[in-house]
Amino acid sequence: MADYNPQTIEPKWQKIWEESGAFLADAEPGRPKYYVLEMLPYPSGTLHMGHMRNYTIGDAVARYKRMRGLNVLHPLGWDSFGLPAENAALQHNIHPREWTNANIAQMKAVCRRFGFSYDWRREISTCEPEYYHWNQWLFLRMFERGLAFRKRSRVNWCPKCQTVLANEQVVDGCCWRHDDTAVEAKDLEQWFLRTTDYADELLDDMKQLDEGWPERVLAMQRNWIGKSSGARIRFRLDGEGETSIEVFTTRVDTIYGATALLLAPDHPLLPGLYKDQPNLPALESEWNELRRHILRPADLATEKLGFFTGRHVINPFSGERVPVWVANFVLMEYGTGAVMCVPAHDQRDFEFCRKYELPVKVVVQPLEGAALDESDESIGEASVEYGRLVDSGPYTGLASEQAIEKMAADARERGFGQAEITYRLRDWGISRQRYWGTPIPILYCGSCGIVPVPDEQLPVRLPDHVAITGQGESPLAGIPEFVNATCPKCGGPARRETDTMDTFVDSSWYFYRYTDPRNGRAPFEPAAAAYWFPIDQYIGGIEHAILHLIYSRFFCKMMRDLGLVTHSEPVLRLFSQGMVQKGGVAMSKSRGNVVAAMDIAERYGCDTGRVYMLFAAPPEKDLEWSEQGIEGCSRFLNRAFRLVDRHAERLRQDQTAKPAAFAAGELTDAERSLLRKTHQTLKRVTDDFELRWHFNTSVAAVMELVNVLYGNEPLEESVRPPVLKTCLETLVAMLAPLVPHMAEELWEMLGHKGGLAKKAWPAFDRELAREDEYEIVVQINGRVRGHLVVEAGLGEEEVVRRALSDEKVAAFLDGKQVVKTVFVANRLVNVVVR
RNA sequence: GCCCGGGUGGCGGAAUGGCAGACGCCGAGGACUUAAAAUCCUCUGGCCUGAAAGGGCCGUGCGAGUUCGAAUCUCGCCCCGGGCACCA
Repeated sequence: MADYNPQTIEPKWQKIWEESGAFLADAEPGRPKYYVLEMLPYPSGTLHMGHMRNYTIGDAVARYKRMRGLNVLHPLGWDSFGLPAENAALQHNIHPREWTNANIAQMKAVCRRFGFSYDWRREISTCEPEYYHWNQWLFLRMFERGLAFRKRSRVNWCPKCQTVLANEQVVDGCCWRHDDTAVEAKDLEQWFLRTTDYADELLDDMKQLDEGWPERVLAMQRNWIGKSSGARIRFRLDGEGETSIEVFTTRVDTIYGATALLLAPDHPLLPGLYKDQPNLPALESEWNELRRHILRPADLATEKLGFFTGRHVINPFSGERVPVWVANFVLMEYGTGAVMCVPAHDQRDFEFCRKYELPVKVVVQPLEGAALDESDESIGEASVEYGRLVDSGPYTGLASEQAIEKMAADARERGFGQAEITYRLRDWGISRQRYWGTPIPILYCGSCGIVPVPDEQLPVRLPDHVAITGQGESPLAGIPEFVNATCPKCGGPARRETDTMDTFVDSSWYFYRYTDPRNGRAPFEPAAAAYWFPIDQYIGGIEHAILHLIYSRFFCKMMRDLGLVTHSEPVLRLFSQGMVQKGGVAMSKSRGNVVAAMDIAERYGCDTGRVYMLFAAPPEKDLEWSEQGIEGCSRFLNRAFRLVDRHAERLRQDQTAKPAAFAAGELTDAERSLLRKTHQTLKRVTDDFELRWHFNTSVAAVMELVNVLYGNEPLEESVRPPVLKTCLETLVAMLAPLVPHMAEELWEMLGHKGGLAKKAWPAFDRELAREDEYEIVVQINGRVRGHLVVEAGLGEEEVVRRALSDEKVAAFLDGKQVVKTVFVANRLVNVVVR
């Protein structure tokens, strides 16, 4: 008897797949499609168990869908990840391309070793011109429509990366790649994509994702887009001129309680405001102090700071004259960069006014509870609830909701404001001062200004030899052959843009390119994308909830407006697998607690690793890595192997024809019971793949089946070969998506030529799965008091009669009166007594 | 503060209105073996009771409620994890 040896079996089938040219069959016309994709791998050189979990889920589902007869697109691609590549260049003096390619080669080796069913022919590298060409092409289309534009703005700057970061890439005031480095602010000319144009649609279309996306991802996106409706109100500056300051507020109903107007420290009107003030030097130094504070995000959470500008504005509703202050907690990036200060009804304003001794004026009384009295010094916090307006001129007595509506309308009529919707989402800054990325296809001409590179000159290629210093400017700026160009408009000298694109641009649409990866005329043919899109199933970690998954939704809508695609959402279903932890901490290279995929493959075989990934926890939950756990999975696969091996010889030699279907009457009890268990298992596993994705219970079900088949009953005598063969074949087919190598081997042992991966998923037979008899629970007042074995489908009357006459049950009924009985077919009888 | 998860044996987890703890790990005992490993078998939530077979009670974070029946549904609390946050 042979033992299960993954070290010989796994390479054997890996080789066969490679030689047969495809891990997945070619698409057949007219068949339904399934596009499954794992989130872009990160070429850090080590595929650890966190990645493996991601890929294992995707691979199992892709294999299952193929066995169900769908055309499956399951491609493989690689991001350029400019930053690690350039860091490697700095540290080891190796070209980013070499570094990237070396890492890609390593990771591909791991993916092949594990038998992931990728379609290698559709592999793409986003860091190569054949891909970034189309990044540039799409950028130019956006430029033509004003969706790509250049402006000077304050940007987040990571001093370690020496590059600009998008807002989405700032985490807790630090760089997403360096959680120990505070992001600084810098004023730079930058290229932006106008994501805000799509803010409303990005929010609205989430309705389509309700079913297929995890709620937490949608919640994070909703939060990030941050829609709020309110009003924009103009306060005229007291004194000469018509200058006015606009504020945005969601609580215009509290405007009669405004006791000041607050400006962000970097508000553009600010320098003009106090230029005539007598105490100018003092104000300037206050201002500089405040600016210093807001430029260091870590300080933001601490203390309210501000100073009086010496100027006043007129409240357009009340006509009141209120002072203009500068406050550190007012953000220039949100709303208008100025707010009205209503201390009675906003906690931040309240704290500010208490500190600087500005008056507190109550204008909204709560509907329930004690009335507020501003003369009462004991008011400890702002009252932010809606209520009824007081001391608010003609609006006094209105409810907050009505007042908000009416006051916005009145402001519009009287010309000093209007209702407005504001978003937290900002335009996406994509300029990066890096070498290893897509060059932005723009020229600057002394006479023509900003000139796009004509399509026929694309791609603007990255020069091969650059000095990467990691300092300040874009490395491309040091290459005269790259920088110096000719203006396509006037033929004069022009300077080429030397920044490259954020690599998140690459990853925003890479999955479209898979549908047409060698296209030289366009990013992809619309028809090719139309067949495969939208993606049926995207699988990835939660870390992309904001960054990648908002960007790619934006790209989809943008490409729809370009006429490239017809759908509005790229991904129908999103699955976020939980993290793999070790010692309670997420595995990551920086923490050094990585369990490498290759080590597991060598020690236990990759199939064992795959089963463990699926079995140890439901896939959306975090998973604690356990050596004992993987030992258990190894034992299970050994048992399955020995089970098939034990019977294989006899089954191969048996000449009895296998019937197309088993008629109940022709089966012995042992045979029927075996077939029943097999089909019940098949139902559970199929349901898990179709509905729930709880692969831990699929594996448990298969383990149960193996335990039954493996048990000490001498199957050789009680079960005829065709029946046993059917059961074992079904078992092996169910194993195929989970442990593809071992399943192929077992399939061959059962006398087949191989190619289980291309076989059909076994058909479920309800009749065979049916139970003949059930154990009925007998409850008295909801407590279990007895059990009863009855034939399937036996009617209520008879079951109740038997239940009541049961000896043990009868003892409990003694002296009691039966009030009613509850009957659940094939399940229970509950007798209610008094 | 707001939003999203979650709380079940020694552990990972199963059960989504019907026997709580499937399956696996750990642990205990046994078989095989000169021995060990591997393998196989049995037991394994707690407490009480019984010589044993068995029987009883308690038990899914806490407290109420709905129901013949609640881990599951409703309400109120507690705790843990994650996300967002001077967003006006």
